[in-house]
Amino acid sequence: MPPAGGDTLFVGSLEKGFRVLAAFDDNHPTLGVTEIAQRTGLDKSAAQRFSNTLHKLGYLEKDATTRRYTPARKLVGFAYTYMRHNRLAERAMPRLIDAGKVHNTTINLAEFMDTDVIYTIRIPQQTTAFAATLTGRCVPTFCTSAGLAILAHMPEADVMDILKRSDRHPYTPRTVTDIDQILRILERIRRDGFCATYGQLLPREISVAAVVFDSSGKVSAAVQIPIYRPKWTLEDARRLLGPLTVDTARGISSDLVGTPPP
Amino acid sequence: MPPAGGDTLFVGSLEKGFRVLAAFDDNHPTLGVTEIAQRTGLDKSAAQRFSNTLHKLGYLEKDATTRRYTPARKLVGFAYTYMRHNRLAERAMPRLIDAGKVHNTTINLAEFMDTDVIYTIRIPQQTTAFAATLTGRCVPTFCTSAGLAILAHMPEADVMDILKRSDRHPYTPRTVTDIDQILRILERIRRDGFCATYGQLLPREISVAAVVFDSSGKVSAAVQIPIYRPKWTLEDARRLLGPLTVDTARGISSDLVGTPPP
DNA sequence: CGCCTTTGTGTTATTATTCAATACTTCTTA
DNA sequence: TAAGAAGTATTGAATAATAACACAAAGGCG
Repeated sequence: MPPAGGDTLFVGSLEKGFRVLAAFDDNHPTLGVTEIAQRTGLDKSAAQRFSNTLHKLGYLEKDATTRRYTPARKLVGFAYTYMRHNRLAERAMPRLIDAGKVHNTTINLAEFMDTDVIYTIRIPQQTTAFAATLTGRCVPTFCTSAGLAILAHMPEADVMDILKRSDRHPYTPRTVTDIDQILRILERIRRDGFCATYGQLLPREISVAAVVFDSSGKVSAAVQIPIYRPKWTLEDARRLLGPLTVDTARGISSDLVGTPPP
Repeated sequence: MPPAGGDTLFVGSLEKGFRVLAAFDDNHPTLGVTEIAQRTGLDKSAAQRFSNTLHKLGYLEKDATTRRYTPARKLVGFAYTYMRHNRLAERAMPRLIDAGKVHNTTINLAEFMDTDVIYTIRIPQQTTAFAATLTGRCVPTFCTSAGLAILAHMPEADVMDILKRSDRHPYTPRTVTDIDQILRILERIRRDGFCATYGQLLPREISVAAVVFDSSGKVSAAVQIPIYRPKWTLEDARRLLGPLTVDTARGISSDLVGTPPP
């Protein structure tokens, strides 16, 4: 009998394995088999088999005494698997390094991933929140400057689709969750050429972003700079960092022209 | 009937899925199902099912016209899964940022992973080889300064075991592959307190590294700085960067004391 | 331009592999 | 120290993965 899902080419075991990895999130650094079972919806046996397998493969550490599992170093290798042949990132890297030095600010490359945006390059210049210096972090598209900047350059139908599928809950008291209000923000981004937000995801965080166009003229990434009040004001950010992100993003875009996929 | 391998708790399908991801390496940015089958040792059907599954899960892109697969952005997220609760990296980050500015050099954190060492933090200061700016890159322990520095602080039996299991082939004409010669290098590292190599993995690359001790006094990581001839000489590197890596690493180590795992 | 090779897709019966139930062991804590 | 919870190990049953095959589509070559 074929699998229930209808797709005979879908290997369910593989999905379950990834579900186990996904069980380790910001609030769950380590898990025992019972917790893994709870969090993944697998039964205890399955949780046992999959965590054991991931351990043998080197993707989960296992504490010999507590018998609890933790994500392992080897997972970082997957980032390299993707980034190694990422032409966008390759062109962006030197320009980001230079741009970060202009005002001694952290600068990031964020790539579009549907309702989320994922940071693929981060060049930290000063200590902020540790998580904010890490590659691979996903943030919601609807309330981050990188995400909004990208939305502002996408077809309206796609934008509505993404906004509707987003879990638009307020991360701070200032988070804009209303679709009409978001659409108005997108208009302003198109006028300004960049996006500047304040306190959308984190209190006191100002975030400025401008989009990168790939060789086919499509938008799928943004250059983003985070800074913080009271050290910076929104006005200074718009005046100094807006043009900086725009120039950097434009430079990357022009580097990408005429380098079509192989 | 139980699986052949002897381990009834090992899910083979999961391993096969990861084998498919591993098929994408430095020399294989995109693969078709036939190539995947060849490179993984799976038959064509299996290659088809696993690549399809990975595609549905969002870990492989599929080009609509060529039907070839490519690693997807979502893979970068696994790096975050590991790094998020990496206390070592958390303490290292601010110190690395500061240390990189001293001589305006790229600076990295490399973590031990048996015969390889994996870069988990990279703070680039100038454009060099793109791959050398990427998190998740693995390099051989036996011929890199970070790896050698770590070996120099491990029990001799472990060292021999690792060296013997390493594929010690010469990456450059200068690569030291002879075990006795490597052991002599390790002695010098213990005397100096840091490791400085020239042209071991890449021609013209000078690499300086010093080890970090975790809260239990064990060694599992190194602070590493790469620079290049002719801009730098090995003597300058030893004189200026040796102490810098040592101080940085020592600072991180002391930050880790008294912060045992939760 | 049409033939031939190569590569990707879809379907099937077969059975090996995963599964879930259960018993056992170890650790925690009251 | 006993009770309970969490992790481990075993096993028969059957599901879900398999491998072989047939089909379709693309690419190369004369």
